[in-house]
Order: sequence, then C-alpha cells, then structure tokens
Amino acid sequence: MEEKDTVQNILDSAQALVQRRGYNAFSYKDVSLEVGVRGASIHYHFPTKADLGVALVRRYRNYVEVQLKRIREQGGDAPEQLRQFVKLYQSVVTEDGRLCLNCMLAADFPTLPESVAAEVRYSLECNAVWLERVFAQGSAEGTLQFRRSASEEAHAFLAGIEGGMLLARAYGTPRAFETLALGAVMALEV
Amino acid sequence: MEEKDTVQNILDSAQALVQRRGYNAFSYKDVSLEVGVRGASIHYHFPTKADLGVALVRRYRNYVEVQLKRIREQGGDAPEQLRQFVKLYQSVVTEDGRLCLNCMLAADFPTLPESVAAEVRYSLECNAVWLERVFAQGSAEGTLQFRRSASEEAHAFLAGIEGGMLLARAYGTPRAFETLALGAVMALEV
DNA sequence: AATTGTATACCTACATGTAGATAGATGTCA
DNA sequence: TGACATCTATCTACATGTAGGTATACAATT
Repeated sequence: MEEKDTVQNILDSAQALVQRRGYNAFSYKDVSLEVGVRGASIHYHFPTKADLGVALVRRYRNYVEVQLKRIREQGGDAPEQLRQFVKLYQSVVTEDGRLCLNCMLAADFPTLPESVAAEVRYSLECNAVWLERVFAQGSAEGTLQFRRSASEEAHAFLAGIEGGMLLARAYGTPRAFETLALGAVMALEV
Repeated sequence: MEEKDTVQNILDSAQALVQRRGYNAFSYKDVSLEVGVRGASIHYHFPTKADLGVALVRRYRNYVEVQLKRIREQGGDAPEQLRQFVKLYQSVVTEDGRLCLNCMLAADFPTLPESVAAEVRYSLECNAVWLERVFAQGSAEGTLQFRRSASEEAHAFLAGIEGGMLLARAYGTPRAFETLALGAVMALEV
C-alpha cells in the first residue's frame, strides 16, 4: 500500500527537481533525501534514470492534456482559451523557480536518453496542435487576427510562452511572464 | 606563445559544449579531450568552473554587442535591423545542435554560480535594450506596428527568439527557427 | 658569457565526493 | 509461504579540484 504513495512521491519530487534544475542536475540521491527512501528503492520502481524521465514526461503530458481538453470544452472564444492556456502554464511555473517540464527538457535535449527525448518532442507537438486549433477557431470566428498560417502562429505563440518563462526566471521577475504572455494574446485580438 | 592559443581553444571548446549540452553536462575532461591538454592545465587558466563560465559569457556578450552595434550603424529601417538580428542568432545556432549561450544558461539558471548567473542576466538585458531601441525607431518611422510598449514588445520578441531556438532543436528542424523568427518580424511590419 | 632568478604553461598523481546502478539480505503482510 | 517493498553494502565511472614537479624562456646579476 506504501507503493503508490512512494511512487507518487518520487514522481512529485523528481518533477520539481527537473523543473528547477534540469535533467542533468538532479540525482537519485536528491530524490531519496526528499522522499525519505534509499536510492536503491528508487531504482526498484524506476530501474534507470531514463525510465524515471519517461514516466515524468508522460504524467505531465497527461495532466496538461486533461486541462487543455477542459479549456476547449468550456467553449470560450479563442482569446479566452489562449488566456486560459497562459493561466495553466503560470500555475505550472509556481513561485519557486520552476519552468515548464517540457521547456527544461527541451533545453537538455541533446543529453537526454532517446526515450525521454521522444516523449518531450511528442508533448510539445501536442501543445502546438491544440494551439493551432484555437488559432483556426479564432480566425474563423473573427476574434483573432494574424498574417501567418494557424500552424505557424501556434508554434510562434508556444515559443513565446516557453521563452518567456526562461527570461522571467532569469530576470528574477516571475510576474513578468504573465504580463508578457497575456500581452501576446492581446496583440492578436481583433 | 602557446598561451593565447590554448586559452582561446579552451574557450571555443567550452562554449560549444555549453551551447550543446548546458553548464551541468560538460566537464573539464570534455574540454581537455577536445583541446589536447590535461584537465589540470584548464584549472591553471580558469581556476574554477565558475571562472570559466564567466569568461565564456563575457566573451560571447562582447561578440554579440559588436555585431549589434554594426547592425545599428548600417542604418537600415527597423524591420531590416530585426531581420539582421535574426540572422545573427541563426549564425550562432549552427547546424550542430547549438543554442544561444544565454538561452542555455538561462535554462540552467538556478544551478549556476552566482557570478555566472549575473553575467547571463546582464547579457539578456543588453539584447532587450537593443531591441527596445529598434522597436522605438520602428514606431517613430512608421515601419513597425504594435500595441504594447516598445520595451514589452522587445522582451516578447526576445522570448520568441530564445523559445524558437529551443523548439526548433527539439523538433529536429533547425530551419524552422528562421521561418519562425522571420515570420515574427513580418507580423509586425506595417 | 655564464649564472641565477622568476614567471608561464604545462604535466602526473591523487584526494574527495557524487552518480547511476546492482546484489543480496530483511521485513512485512495477505 | 511468498510477493512486494525496502534496506545495507558495494561497484565503477566520473567530476572538480589540489599538490607538487618539470620544461622553457626571458631577465637581471656577476
């Protein structure tokens, strides 16, 4: 019965560590100290670091997908959905210096085990696809105006979001992310 | 006489390694293998990794500043200067999976020695300030249109550039960076 | 001109700690 | 009893340095 808890605790701890420090700057020992089990126990649940990484990205993607689905089903107009998107990522980037998991792992990309890299690539693509649909909707309903294709605009928007997190943290002004991201939505409204 | 060469070789090698793998995923040994001197010799020139990091960021910032000054002095209109800015960063992100040094280090931010972190923060700010001036010029000369302040627009543009690099590399399509970034310029032209 | 001093740029060898991983023992509960 | 979860103990590899020595060059001293 402890199993579930331990696994969840490991994932929670590891996720926070990756979001703050990246894939290469956290260790089983860090997790073990936070969770209160020995390193060997983490290997029991996640034999290799790659296994842990894959589990992390999948769980995160699942969570995000659920939230994105909810936003679409709420049925607001395109700008409102983009604002909800921003809000979601703002909640993911809590006060304590975290970045979006995918963003951090994208930075570590060339050093990631291929299995983890593939999961990250797919997660990013999911976000882009969701955004593309919102941009298409905004164009159709006349609430967003832009010159590029919906796909290009979606990728650009996502780039701005990920880059915005990076910069806001480096400047030490996490609030700046919200301003930046909501400003980007406003800039596209009709 | 070897001295200058060795130091430059160390910096060149270390810069490429940081741009590809980040601050935490390269070692003195990696550099030593590439340069062909022993690890201890690198410590001779750069006593600690933080010293090496600071030297790296300063040299890079210097290079970028020289290029940006040149672009301003060439005196094109604002969109042209932005395109040159994109071109500069495209050249920095060569074919081999590199990212802008500041972008990589921004991702590693919480794990950086404070001395290195401060240099990165300053470098990013230099870019933002340069961009802000271009946006102000574009607004004044009527070649760029945007709704936010020049400062906000500059930070958003920079975020898009840094985030665009990250995504392009993760997708494995480095060419996408150019499309994305030049598209962002086009979207702002009158 | 030969000798000594001094700085540079390396080197070998080692110290200390951590990372990721494994083997095998122990406890615990249905 | 047996499966599951965790432990202790250990391994190999590597990271970041430090200690101390060597080779070379270029002065200044005699």
